[in-house]
Amino acid sequence: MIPLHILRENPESVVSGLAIKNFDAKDLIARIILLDDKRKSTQNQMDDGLAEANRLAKEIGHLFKNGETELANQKKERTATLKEETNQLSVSLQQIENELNEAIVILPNLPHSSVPPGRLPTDNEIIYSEGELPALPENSIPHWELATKYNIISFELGSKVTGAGFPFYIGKGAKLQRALINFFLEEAISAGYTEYQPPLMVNEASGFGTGQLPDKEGQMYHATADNLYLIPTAEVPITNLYRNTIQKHTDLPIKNVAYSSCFRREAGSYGKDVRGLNRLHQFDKVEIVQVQPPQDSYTALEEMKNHVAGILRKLNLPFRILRLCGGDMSFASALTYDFEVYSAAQDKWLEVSSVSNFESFQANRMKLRYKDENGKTSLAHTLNGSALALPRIVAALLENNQSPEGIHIPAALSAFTGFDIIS
RNA sequence: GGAGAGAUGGCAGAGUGGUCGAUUGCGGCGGUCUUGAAAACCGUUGACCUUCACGGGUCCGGGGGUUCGAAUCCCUCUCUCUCCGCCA
Repeated sequence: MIPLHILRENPESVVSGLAIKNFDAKDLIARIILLDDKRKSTQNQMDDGLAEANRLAKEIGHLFKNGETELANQKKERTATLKEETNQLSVSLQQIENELNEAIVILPNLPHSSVPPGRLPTDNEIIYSEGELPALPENSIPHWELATKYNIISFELGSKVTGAGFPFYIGKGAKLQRALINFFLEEAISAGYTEYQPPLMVNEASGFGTGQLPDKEGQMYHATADNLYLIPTAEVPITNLYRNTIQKHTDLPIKNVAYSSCFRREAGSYGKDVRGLNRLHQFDKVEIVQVQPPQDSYTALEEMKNHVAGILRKLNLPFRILRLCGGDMSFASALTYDFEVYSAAQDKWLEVSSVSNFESFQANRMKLRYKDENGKTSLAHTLNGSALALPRIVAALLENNQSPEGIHIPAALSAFTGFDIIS
């Protein structure tokens, strides 16, 4: 949610900012300002009425106490009409506020000044790349075939028991999952993050707080009997920990890490993008989340970017970092870096991490504030990033490290798996 | 799932229809005293909307109702605790 005062003070720059995200905000902002004017004048009227009613109620109390019943009853008549008026005003105020809120909530976040314009993934800016693209042996195969060959992942059994996109991991495949989770968690913990193990379901208010609702309603699994949503990422519970709070400046920065399963309906996905581990309905991810005072949030974003790069380096995976263009960024983000690793057998780059600064967008939705050194209360900034999502890392590890003897496990991981080859 | 009790400011905890946004204690902040600190004493200390300001309004778990007037009475939802049942 973009703070209202920004829309009021500088509507033109909001319009041009959102144009970078290919969002035409002109009419909507005009409407929001109009509604806000209406809100103010209605509230002023109502407040005047309430002020008079409060005064009268006190007077009536005194009159009754002094036995001046007749005069008191006279005054009561006035309160009746006042009540009628203020009730009506409060109903229309409620309506106006709802309309205003519905309008303001559909505005995406403003992009950072460094965000390039564009609509397509090809408009993203490659800002860094590292590592040699592996030269694979002649008869190398994609990960979904390796999975069957070594019996470490079964997509068929997953389809049978649940449905497409819910694989089983078996034997060394399962252990590889556990090892990656532990490796990622330990990396984050030694970088100063506190580990949380979150609930896998959240309520509606939490879905709204991080921006999944109402924007991505159809992308989450919804347990309707209890009105709970399966989390699409640990970002949702971990950021909502701070919904409706005022942090002391001495409590910032907050740096949390959480492992969780993630659930995504992925409605509308199809074709070879969903082959094997490329796109799943349930997958595992280690997520890092930070809450920062505004002046430090971009330094924190760089730090998170370096953290993710460090992990990929230890896994020996060739990767590149993209600065997402306006059209490819998420609704809530101000600046997003995507990490892609090279999958040799598929000959393509796979997105394995997305690191974003949301500035005050999520904080404003969930009323996450902090008190600075001078006691002034203002919105904090929130950030998060995957560090990392497992499936495509597994895909790249399997494909890039295949050999006639089997699949070699990078040294940094074999400490966690207890084996260094899958054969 | 059944029965009962409860939810008040950062925390603890008063307040059961009328100057209550709320007594008090702790904590926080500022000051006096001190070389400094502690103690003691004095002062100060919630959020939100609105206003240039003075001021006005809203908030005692959420929502609704009764009343001229609600933290206080009624309904409802959520959550917490105790007991019973079931259970990893």
